[in-house]
Amino acid sequence: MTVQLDPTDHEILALLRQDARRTLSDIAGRVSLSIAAVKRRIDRLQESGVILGYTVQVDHAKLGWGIEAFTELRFAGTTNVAEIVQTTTAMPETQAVFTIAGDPDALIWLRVRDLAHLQERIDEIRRSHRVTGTKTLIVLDAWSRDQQRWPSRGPDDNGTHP
Amino acid sequence: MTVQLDPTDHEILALLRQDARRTLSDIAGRVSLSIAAVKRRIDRLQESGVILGYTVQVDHAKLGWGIEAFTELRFAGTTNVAEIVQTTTAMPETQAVFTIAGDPDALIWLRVRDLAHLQERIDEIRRSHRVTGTKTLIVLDAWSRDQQRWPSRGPDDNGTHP
DNA sequence: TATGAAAGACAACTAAA
DNA sequence: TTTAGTTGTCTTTCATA
Repeated sequence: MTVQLDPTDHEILALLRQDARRTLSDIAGRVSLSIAAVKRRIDRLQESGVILGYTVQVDHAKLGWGIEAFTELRFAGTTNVAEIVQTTTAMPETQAVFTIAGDPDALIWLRVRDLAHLQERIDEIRRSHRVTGTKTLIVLDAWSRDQQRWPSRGPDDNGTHP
Repeated sequence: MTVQLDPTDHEILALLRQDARRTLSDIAGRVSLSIAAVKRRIDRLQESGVILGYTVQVDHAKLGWGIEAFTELRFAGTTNVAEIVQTTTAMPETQAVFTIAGDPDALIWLRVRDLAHLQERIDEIRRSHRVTGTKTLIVLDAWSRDQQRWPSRGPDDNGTHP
């Protein structure tokens, strides 16, 4: 079930995390292997499921979605959790949904244009399900370890990302 | 400061989110534009900072880091928040750090091998800073809207992901 | 099983019209 | 925007340790 990687595999993964569009020859040079060897390792990482895919990192603030928030949800005992997950993941404002052991029952990571927009979405979640309570955490700023390319905070940048 | 995109730009972004390694000709075919036009749009998205970079999606559970958690931090008023951000983002277990308006003061998204590992990290955070309280939410399962390639929950997969 | 080298296929880039 | 030519990358095959 878990996959064992050697240090070179980890090195390749780290390079791809920095920039998934590196060429094989670039990677090969950095890890001191041939292009063919690097390709085989990456293919193996994909086949074994360690690499799930490649994606683009978007600065949502630049698109006008400048507010990030986490909403904790508490449910009634009879709540259909799968249904809440389904409706919330379907919202374009939802970054991710986490079900939680204990209290709260779930955590929803939202990204919205403004606070009015945030309130709309929270109201919608509260109305459409057996939610007994919510608590929303509004993000002031965010940092990530892997994805170092998040925008540096310039004077005209409010710095709210993923 | 914010960038205006037309529907085609959004379409291209959505395609790159699904798979950042699509070729220009693949994208061009799907959005009914020439390769050159697609390249120009992507170049513009990069120059304008909408596209921050490209990264690989890794199934950390497959590497033995099967537990995800969120730890809420509360600080003393005199706390140096920048310092906490710095030390926590430096930990390999940290996925992301969010500073929060209100209570709690910060939210740390962690990924660890097991519960003992989680406790170690939380203890370390508590010890090394002016943290007045923590509350940790352990993730049972996670879903994401954008990154549809997270592992489907097979019989030998505990389904806990990024 | 993992590697390196090399040939052919493919995509990206450039420079025209 | 399209075309064509060039460059670079990817992919496959083969031989090796």
